[in-house]
Amino acid sequence: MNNRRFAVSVHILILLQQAQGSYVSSSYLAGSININPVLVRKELINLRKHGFVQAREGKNGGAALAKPAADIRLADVYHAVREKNILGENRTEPNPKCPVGKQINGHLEEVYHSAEQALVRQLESETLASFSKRFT
Amino acid sequence: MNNRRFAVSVHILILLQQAQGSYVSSSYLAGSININPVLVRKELINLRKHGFVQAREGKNGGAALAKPAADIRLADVYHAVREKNILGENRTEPNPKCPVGKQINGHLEEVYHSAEQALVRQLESETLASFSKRFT
DNA sequence: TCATCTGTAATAATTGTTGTTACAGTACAA
DNA sequence: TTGTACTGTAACAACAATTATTACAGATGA
Repeated sequence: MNNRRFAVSVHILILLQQAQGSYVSSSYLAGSININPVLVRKELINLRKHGFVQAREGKNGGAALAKPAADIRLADVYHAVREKNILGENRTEPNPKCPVGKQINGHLEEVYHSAEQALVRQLESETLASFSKRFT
Repeated sequence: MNNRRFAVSVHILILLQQAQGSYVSSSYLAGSININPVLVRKELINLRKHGFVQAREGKNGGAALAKPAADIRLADVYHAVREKNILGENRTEPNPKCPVGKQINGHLEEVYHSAEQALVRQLESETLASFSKRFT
């Protein structure tokens, strides 16, 4: 990720879902999340790129959901903010002269992949609609 | 985590497993992993705390596995390096005056928990022994 | 008693993340 | 047609987290 982005994105989407189609400004969103509006706008651009939200510029502009909350799974949001495997990209180059070092990243990658798959499958079970029902 | 620690710990354990009980120095381990020996020693201290390895000080000292590789699951290693939920600790305080902000961390935590559970269950299926079979 | 190792602290360097400022461009509304 | 309230975006500053480095006391074996 970075992981924070997942929380921010979900937070944004929940707020938009509650706005029921009316356009919400990045400052308002930022106020609820308690982060900088520019970060929100960046996140919105990403969410838009993935088809979750639409934006309107200019006065009374803002963002709104682009599709029904029932059609947005938390797993989809996860994919939208995912940058690398959650268990960690292998940033270092282990020693290629060592038989273990030479192979380990490849083997770890397989483990990482299946572990992340399991996590994603779990996130597939919850949609923005079902998740937002928790908010009373 | 931080995620890197998981890879480092697994790497260490694989090397120790291959050493078949003989003691391996932190410099040697660091050389294969290609990181600083002090980091390795810190990681070894953690692995020891969790009962995976034993250490011997002084000349010809080093580390060795403290239990059979078959009794160490990757999930156990994960727990040993885990610091917070992998999907992210909610570092920021959302606006408590916002009905969504006030509740979201609690609700996210539940989602995070079940997602991580799924990931861990997957890691339970692989032991250090089975994983090390991949190395030829 | 020397050499080699761990354990540990303190601190520096590096990288990653988040916040801030600034401003061009869009759209509405008076 | 001009002011106001927004987005989109870049550039950069501040801060946090991670990793590396240096240093050294203490253990152990030869």
